Amino acid sequence: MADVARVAGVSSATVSYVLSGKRPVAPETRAAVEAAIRELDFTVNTTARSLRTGRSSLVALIVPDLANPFFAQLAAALEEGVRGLGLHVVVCNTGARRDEERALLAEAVQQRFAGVVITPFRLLPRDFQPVVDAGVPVVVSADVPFGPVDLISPDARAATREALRCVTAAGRRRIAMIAGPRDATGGDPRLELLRTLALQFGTSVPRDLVVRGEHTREAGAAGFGELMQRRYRPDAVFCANDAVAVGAMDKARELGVDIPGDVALVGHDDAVFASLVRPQLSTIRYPVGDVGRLAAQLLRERLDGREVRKNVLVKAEFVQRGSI
Amino acid sequence: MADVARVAGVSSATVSYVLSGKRPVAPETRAAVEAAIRELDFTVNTTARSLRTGRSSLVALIVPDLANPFFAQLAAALEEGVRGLGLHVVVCNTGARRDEERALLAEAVQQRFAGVVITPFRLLPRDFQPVVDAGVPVVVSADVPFGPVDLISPDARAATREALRCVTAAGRRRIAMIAGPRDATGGDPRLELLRTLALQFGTSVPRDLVVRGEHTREAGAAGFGELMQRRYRPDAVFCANDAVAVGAMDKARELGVDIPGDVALVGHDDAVFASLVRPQLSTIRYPVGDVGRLAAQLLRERLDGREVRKNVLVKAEFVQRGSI
DNA sequence: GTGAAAGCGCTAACAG
DNA sequence: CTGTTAGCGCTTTCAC
Repeated sequence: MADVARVAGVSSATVSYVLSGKRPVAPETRAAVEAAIRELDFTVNTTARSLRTGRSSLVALIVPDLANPFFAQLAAALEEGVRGLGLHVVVCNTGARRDEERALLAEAVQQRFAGVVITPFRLLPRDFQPVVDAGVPVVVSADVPFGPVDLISPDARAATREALRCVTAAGRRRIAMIAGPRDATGGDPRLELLRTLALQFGTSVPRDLVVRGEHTREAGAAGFGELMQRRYRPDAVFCANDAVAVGAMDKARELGVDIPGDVALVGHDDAVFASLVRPQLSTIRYPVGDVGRLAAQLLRERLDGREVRKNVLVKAEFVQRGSI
Repeated sequence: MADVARVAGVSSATVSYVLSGKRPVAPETRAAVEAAIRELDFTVNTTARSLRTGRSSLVALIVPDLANPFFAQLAAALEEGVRGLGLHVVVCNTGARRDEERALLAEAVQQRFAGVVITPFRLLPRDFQPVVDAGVPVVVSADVPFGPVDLISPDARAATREALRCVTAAGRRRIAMIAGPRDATGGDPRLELLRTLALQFGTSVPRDLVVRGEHTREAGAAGFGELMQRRYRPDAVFCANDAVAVGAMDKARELGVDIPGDVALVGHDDAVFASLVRPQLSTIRYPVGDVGRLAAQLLRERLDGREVRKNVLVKAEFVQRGSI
């Protein structure tokens, strides 16, 4: 920047102001600076900028499992969304462990990240307080309102209702769910929503048809196995996410349970593989591309100083395929 | 750090040396500093460190398509591998475009990244020279040696041979390949290898049974469609990667071509979905977890100043499933 | 409309 | 074995 200033015959302060636009610069001065910048192929040193401003140009994406295609898509969308803002996405895997989640959040504060986008899995609302107090913008992608942060959550009511309509229209009444762990962040809104809506269709999700596990394929297989040992087997199984549903399919095949003949299966998310398995997986799609873009936008608003806290709903959609 | 120094009753230089271990510190001094660090809950400001040392703590992961589960797994493995080194992974998507690849590489230099891990798609060897000259360690994950950088590549010879053995043992002789684009980095070693080995099995991959496209599901579908219009249809199709193979399956189903009855299908990579599709996809597995870990290790060696350039081979493995 | 200069927090000479 | 200090490249007051 000093070099640019010299070539342009101005002070480095002026170069800085040309770059930031934070105070008016005479047209000819600006032109000279821009020419010098091009001539020297100059780019600002973001490290120095960060040190000076106390704000890095990094956005942390904190997720339970980056290898899950759903989160991979989120990462891709977020990266695309923040690229134009001169920010970079740092990926952080928590393995769904609260201590990791907390450690990563703390690090985001210590390193003065420009923002955090997180899908919490075992965090408690109070874990966010330090981050918010430190002035680091946080966007949470989760099912339910959650601490003093911007939130992006799915409006899955209509989609879940539609799923139930299809399931019950086929005469199924014994609705089960392979839900997330009991200590997951925000309880289990997907289960609660399902239960609430089931009543509207004259059925229910009885306690002994709810099994729990991590959001993984293995846990899905285990959960499905459990359900098949129930005295009265379910004829429809909703799953916490698509990875779980795929695990359930694995187990169904192993046990000789026909899907959808014996049991209808519904996932959540619409991860890429939902349309690849056979039968194809019916699922409640959470438009992850939109989430990534929205997160980038919310971050930008915060960084621009607009402090309005937002809860943004994105419409989930029931995608009916062969598993139902 | 000044605070820590004050509490510990030493200079900030000493605190720095305790942290870095770059010069001996008396045990009692060290103890005092460590106590002060704990008391104040101090962590170093990596931004300041980076500015001073001229090296950021960021590793860029540059890939064609982060939403591809294969690269997502790579990201997860790399992140895990570098976390212990105090580094962060910044993900960068190129969309397989050379200009993006070059821009991202240039940025890694300008921002003085600690390292770059890249799967080039359309880069030329000379594109790396500036990065190497700038002293930024580069690890390339690709099929063939490639410029003055550390390389991790699959040894796919045995696996490909085994795949061909299975295919030809079933009496198939009309071998086709849906390959990558002609202008892809490094040509098309997977195709070349297949051709070479095919001769050993008394067959070949004739020119008119090679079609080309991007490494995407859509391109796979298009490629398979093309092949099915050939005067003499292939009875076995190798694909540049698993996404392409899945696209081929899509098209096969659409056209009523039975897999593996009419056509055997073999992918590359063993991305998560290979075992999900039906029939399951036979594929030449490239152990991506190992690649991520190895990349982290090579980076560490470079950062420790060990300058030996390395070409590391990781063994690919033929995974036989239902598509063959 | 522009410039001079302080200082962000750290590391690494250099000096003792 | 430890301390003093310059300075990394930038932003931003303060002064003109």
